[in-house]
Amino acid sequence: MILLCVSKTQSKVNNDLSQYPRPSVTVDCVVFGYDTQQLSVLLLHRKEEPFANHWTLLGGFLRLDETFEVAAERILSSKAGLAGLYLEQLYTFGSLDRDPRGRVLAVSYFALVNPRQYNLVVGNMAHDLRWCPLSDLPTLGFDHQHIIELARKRLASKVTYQPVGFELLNEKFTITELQDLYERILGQSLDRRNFYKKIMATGVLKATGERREGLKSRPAEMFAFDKTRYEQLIEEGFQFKI
Amino acid sequence: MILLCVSKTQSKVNNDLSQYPRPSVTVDCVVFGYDTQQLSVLLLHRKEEPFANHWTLLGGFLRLDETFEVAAERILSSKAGLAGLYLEQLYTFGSLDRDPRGRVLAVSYFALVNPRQYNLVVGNMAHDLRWCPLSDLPTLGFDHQHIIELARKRLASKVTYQPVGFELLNEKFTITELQDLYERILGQSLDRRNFYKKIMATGVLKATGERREGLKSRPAEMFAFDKTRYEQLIEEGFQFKI
DNA sequence: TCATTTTGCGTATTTTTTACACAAAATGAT
DNA sequence: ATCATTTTGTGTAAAAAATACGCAAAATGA
Repeated sequence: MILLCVSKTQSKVNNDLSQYPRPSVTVDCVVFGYDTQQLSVLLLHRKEEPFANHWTLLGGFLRLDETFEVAAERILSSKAGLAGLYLEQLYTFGSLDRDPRGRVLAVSYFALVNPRQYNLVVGNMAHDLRWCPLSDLPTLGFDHQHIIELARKRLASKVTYQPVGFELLNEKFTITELQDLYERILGQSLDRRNFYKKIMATGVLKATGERREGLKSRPAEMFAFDKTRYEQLIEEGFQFKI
Repeated sequence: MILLCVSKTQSKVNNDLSQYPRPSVTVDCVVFGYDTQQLSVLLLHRKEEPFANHWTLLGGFLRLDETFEVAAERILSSKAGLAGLYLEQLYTFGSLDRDPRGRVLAVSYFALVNPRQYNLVVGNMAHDLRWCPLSDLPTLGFDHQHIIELARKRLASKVTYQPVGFELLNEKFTITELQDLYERILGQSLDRRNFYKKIMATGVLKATGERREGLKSRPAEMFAFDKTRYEQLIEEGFQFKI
């Protein structure tokens, strides 16, 4: 049974909401990072029940005065010191038994970040934060394994029709680095020459004039994502496609 | 402020949820129907505040003992007598001001139905239910216009890579009828001969041997969606594509 | 100097998509 | 019955996109 005091702003409308039972709602984020040729997700080691000593996604309860996006930003910022990430709603999970404490819905988001741009900040001393490679995930709490699998599929389909891969790389990158990323995300190897042609044909890369030095072979030219050009192309009805 | 009595099943876990404020959650359904060459959505005329005298999607508050899908089925069944529809989660809406009564999240679903299979049943005498053509929607309550627009885009992209269009047609249909549906959903005309080739090449249609009679020209052969064959093809790694 | 590695760009082949032609099967008017 | 009309069922050719693969250039290090 639920008893509650309706706030003043809500009580202006005669048809109030207090008669309906309300679930708890969390916002859970699948934060993808790419480094040293590995695709990883950011996980938190829970110390409290339920699922104490399990790894879980970064998440937290939605507050009534914030949108999902604001909640996600608050959670990412407070728990990991991350800000300004690419964020996109993934799916809302609502099975009855996903949280042993009671009915808890999870509005999930996926985020993309270049791990090299951040030193992970542990916001809560009771937590332990880590990048875990997708190829070797630990046992996860709640239904977070399931959420990650869905996010992974979504990312794979997403990168083929929207230039979001750049969010995972440094501002300047070589075509080979970009291709390696796509191969990781898609889980298949791509022909270097065809990839080069395709990505250059989109017109969303601008040459920086710099080259990746210090390697034991021919230095590759470095490019950057030209967001202005991309938006201009989109306006003209162009469709990004890899 | 919220005071509540935690139920016995929840109180088994010491870390309870009562400390967190909880939003109301509705499940709102965009029910698409196709008839006489028009794509429509099922709308309800609201009699109560908020948005009295506005048309809205079929929706209702989520109960704590039901999943989103069960809630959607309950709502569609009780308010419109619909059952067994194709259902898919669309998006979860959570802007702060979408309901004047307070914080209400909407987990939206889209559904597909052949209107000829149902006589609409008005479950609640205070409501008025109607199929409204997408080309001529009335002013809608809440953010339902926005939800419908998103659903429409999703349906358009969906039909190109998943054979869901059949849900909107009779069991037996001609290729021309199927093409008309696709043209409505995609909002563009298609070449009859190329469409025929493509759809037949997928292998998911089986001939029924019957023909559409009574028309003023050559009778067209009628086909049915071969679900068994489709599932078999999917297992073999085949990708439906129009 | 030369073998090795990786880059940058090209061309040929195959596959897919698009454009378009025409006969067959029904109807209704003469 | 004949013929104009409508819509169906199936072609084939051209264009575009995807794929396969060749090779010289630019660095390194032995």
